[in-house]
Amino acid sequence: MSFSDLGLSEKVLAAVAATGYTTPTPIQEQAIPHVLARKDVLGIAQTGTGKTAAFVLPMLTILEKGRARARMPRTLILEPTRELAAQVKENFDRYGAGQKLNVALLIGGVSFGDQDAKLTRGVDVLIATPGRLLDHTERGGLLLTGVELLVIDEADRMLDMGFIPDIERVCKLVPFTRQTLFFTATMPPEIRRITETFLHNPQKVEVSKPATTAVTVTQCQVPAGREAHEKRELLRRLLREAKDLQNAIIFCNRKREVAIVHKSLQKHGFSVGALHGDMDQSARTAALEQFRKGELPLLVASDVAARGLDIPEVSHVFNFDVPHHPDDYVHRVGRTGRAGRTGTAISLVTPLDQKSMVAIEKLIGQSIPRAEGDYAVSADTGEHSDRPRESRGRERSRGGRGKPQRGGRDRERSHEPREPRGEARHASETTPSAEARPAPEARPAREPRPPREARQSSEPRHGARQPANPSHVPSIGRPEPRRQREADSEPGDHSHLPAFLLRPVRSPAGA
DNA sequence: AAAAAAC
Repeated sequence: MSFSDLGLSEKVLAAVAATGYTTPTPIQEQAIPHVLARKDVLGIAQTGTGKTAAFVLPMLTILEKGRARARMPRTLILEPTRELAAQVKENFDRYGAGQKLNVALLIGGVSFGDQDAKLTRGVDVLIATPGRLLDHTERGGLLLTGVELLVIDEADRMLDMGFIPDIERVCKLVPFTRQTLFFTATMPPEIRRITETFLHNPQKVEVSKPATTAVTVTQCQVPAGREAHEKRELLRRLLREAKDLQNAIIFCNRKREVAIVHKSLQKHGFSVGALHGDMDQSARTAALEQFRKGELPLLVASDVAARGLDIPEVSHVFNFDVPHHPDDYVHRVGRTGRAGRTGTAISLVTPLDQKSMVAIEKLIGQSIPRAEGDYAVSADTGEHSDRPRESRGRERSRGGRGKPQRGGRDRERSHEPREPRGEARHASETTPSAEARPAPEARPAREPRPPREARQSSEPRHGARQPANPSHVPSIGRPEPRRQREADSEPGDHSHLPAFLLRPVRSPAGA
């Protein structure tokens, strides 16, 4: 099967060929003919399956005929986050380079006037997040009565984020006769309900990836102290000692924590950016762009970066916080080990996170071994006392997550004196000095990766659930007396860091 | 236990 069998126009085929793709992914193969036949499509597909091109390519073919009128876009694509919307626009720019197409991006955090001017000129493709889109319609600068094709992307995530009422409003503004493409990764009851009202006789296209992590990803958990400064210290150590680290995303559960960890790593000399929803849009875009280009090897992020964002070739994912919902673990870890490449996912696990880890192991159907090292329970033997774990369960239900929760304030722990904000404890908050450490298997990080047996070759795509191979568990240094680690380098001394992880002299301010 | 999205 090749792209030329799907009914796409010559121009689009040429654009696809120019990017080097030759074979459509399953979702593309199934969805594109239906889209071109102007059918409604219900696509059940995770990110990373080629879903975006599955609607972008046929839309480009459809849009070759006809022209846009002022303030009346011909097609509309709804995305849950600004970054995803921007990414879809990049797809139109890439594959639509050969045609005169007006593509507008309506997202928050950027100039309203520029967007309005663009709408006035007439757009073929409007890509939007719900808030800004409705803002434009309410001000009268935008008419949705000319929309021939509506795409609702990442619908289940929109549900999680409380966007469904907005989506329903938008659906009342577009013509009843439009074509609708609806994509979701899961089918909770609320999503099933809205597909029945939004879609007319939809063609169902399902390419559900298993609720599991890629077999090429080496996963491990590192026991961590429950205090945040202990975790930051452990993170620095893990970063220094990580094997084959090219670039990494460090996930935190809270935006505040993202900011703190980012600042802390910067202070300790790491070249690191940050990404979360409270940053202003230019900082978000800049951080993502620098990370993509490789200018920043490290990115501290909230779950805004967990799903959908196209960040190629991440070698490591760190869960600074264990996610509370197992699905989020799968999405985070899915940032590495893509397209059959190897990757490493390391989770810092406090005693409070044990329950979450059990739920994660149950969902992915494998136990996640503990890393060896002085934080491990059984460091000497390398045996993992708690495996194999019973791990057959596989329910994908996200029951109870349907309603957005608002107003949850962070609770401060009060039984102990607070650590001063922003890392004022360097003298006692420690990491091992370079000399004290046994310079373990820390290769220079740019060195090519050692060959790994091609484990993925004969694996079934679905439900690969063999336990992780203990021989691939990264060793986190050798056990050493806790005392020794008290003598950390000063925050200013970065001589022990791999050069590419170092902050450049004229460092771009992060968040 | 959170994050995300409009001004």
